[in-house]
Amino acid sequence: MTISQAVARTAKASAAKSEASDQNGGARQILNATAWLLRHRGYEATTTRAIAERVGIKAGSIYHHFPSKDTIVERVINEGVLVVNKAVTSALDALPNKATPRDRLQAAIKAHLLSSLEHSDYTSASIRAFAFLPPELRRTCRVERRRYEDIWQQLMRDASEAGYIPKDVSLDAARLMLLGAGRVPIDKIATDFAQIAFGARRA
Amino acid sequence: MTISQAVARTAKASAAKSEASDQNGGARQILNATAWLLRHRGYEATTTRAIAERVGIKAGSIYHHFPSKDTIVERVINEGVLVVNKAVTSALDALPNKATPRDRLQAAIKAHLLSSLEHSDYTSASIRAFAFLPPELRRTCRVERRRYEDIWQQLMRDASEAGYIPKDVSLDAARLMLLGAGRVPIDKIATDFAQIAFGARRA
DNA sequence: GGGTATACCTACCAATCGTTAGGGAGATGT
DNA sequence: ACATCTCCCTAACGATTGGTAGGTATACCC
Repeated sequence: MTISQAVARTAKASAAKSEASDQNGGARQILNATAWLLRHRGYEATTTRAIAERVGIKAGSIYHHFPSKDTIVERVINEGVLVVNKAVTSALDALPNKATPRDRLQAAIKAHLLSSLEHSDYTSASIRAFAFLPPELRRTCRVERRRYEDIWQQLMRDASEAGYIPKDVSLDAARLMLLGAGRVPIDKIATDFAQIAFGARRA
Repeated sequence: MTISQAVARTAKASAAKSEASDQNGGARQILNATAWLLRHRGYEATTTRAIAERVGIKAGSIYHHFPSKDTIVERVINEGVLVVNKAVTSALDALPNKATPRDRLQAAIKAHLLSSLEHSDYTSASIRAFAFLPPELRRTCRVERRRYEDIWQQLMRDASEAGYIPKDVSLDAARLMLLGAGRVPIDKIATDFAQIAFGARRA
């Protein structure tokens, strides 16, 4: 070990002890670096060596904290939707009982976007990189994702039944607007999109 | 050369001669395969060998048609926005002179989405894969992209000045809603988003 | 101070990446 | 018939990928 490495290590160790001890573990730094790379460079460009460089270690050292690259990616993606999920559900829970479906939808939108911005690397990673994950990894990540999407589906359905969204507009179009991605079903979605953004609306 | 390869080649040659001769050249097949891969698997997963396999040739043969992988990717991405650009501008040109900014915006939305669906591989590629392109390639592709984004900026500005969009809503938020991606500026965008989708609106 | 973990290192592995060199087979023009 | 052009092939190259093996230095417990 070189002298500079030793200095860096002891400095980091003492810093970790003096301040928040739960937040800056070696594993967390790796997750942060991976989240940033997934967001800005994509899955395949998120190499173990690129992760290591951002953390300030060597690639091989990653495997002391995680068994594989995909394990790290999976945790980042899932944390991304999990944190937004929590933000939205707790925002909805904080609403008074007499809140209308529209109030709930608006609160959910706000919570979703604010949380997305706060934990932007993790959340952006789960939105932007998800579509390009290797099929197997995408399947495992889809579980947590579905759990979140279901919240919106229910929200949209309530708003639709209350008359806030035109009956003939597919709810998928509206959901797509916010969450992005997803498979494209029909070209009906085009007119739906226009109607949601600028079309007639009652109440 | 094996017998089956020879058969396939002569069959393809005669087919190309009998039907449309300009559409199914070897180069076009490579572009199609690249577009599909960029859309569904992302940039890094779009390997020369994967492209070749979809076309039915070997990786090395690609270099008879294109000088490099990035040349192919660039053409696909640029064709993706070019085709939508044309669709939107011609839809706008077809509008009567007395069309309101709102009419124009709605027509543009429709043209954008319909065209996106028709040439979905190329367009989706340019939207979904763009963010993860290598920095240098992204720079060259940004030119054509900007040209298209400017159309929307003007469209939005006209609609805003005519009062269709609340004054205090950033136009970037609205544009993001349709075109996706882009860097995230402030958290004001969150409330803007909510307001666009469900907020007050006049006219 | 000895022993056990922890956290990192170097050095390598097989696989895969984009790309190139050189050759073979069919079509075309003369 | 011969040369030429087009299109594709095989075989390899250097670089880079995810991952492994084995060693080293620090920190903490007894």
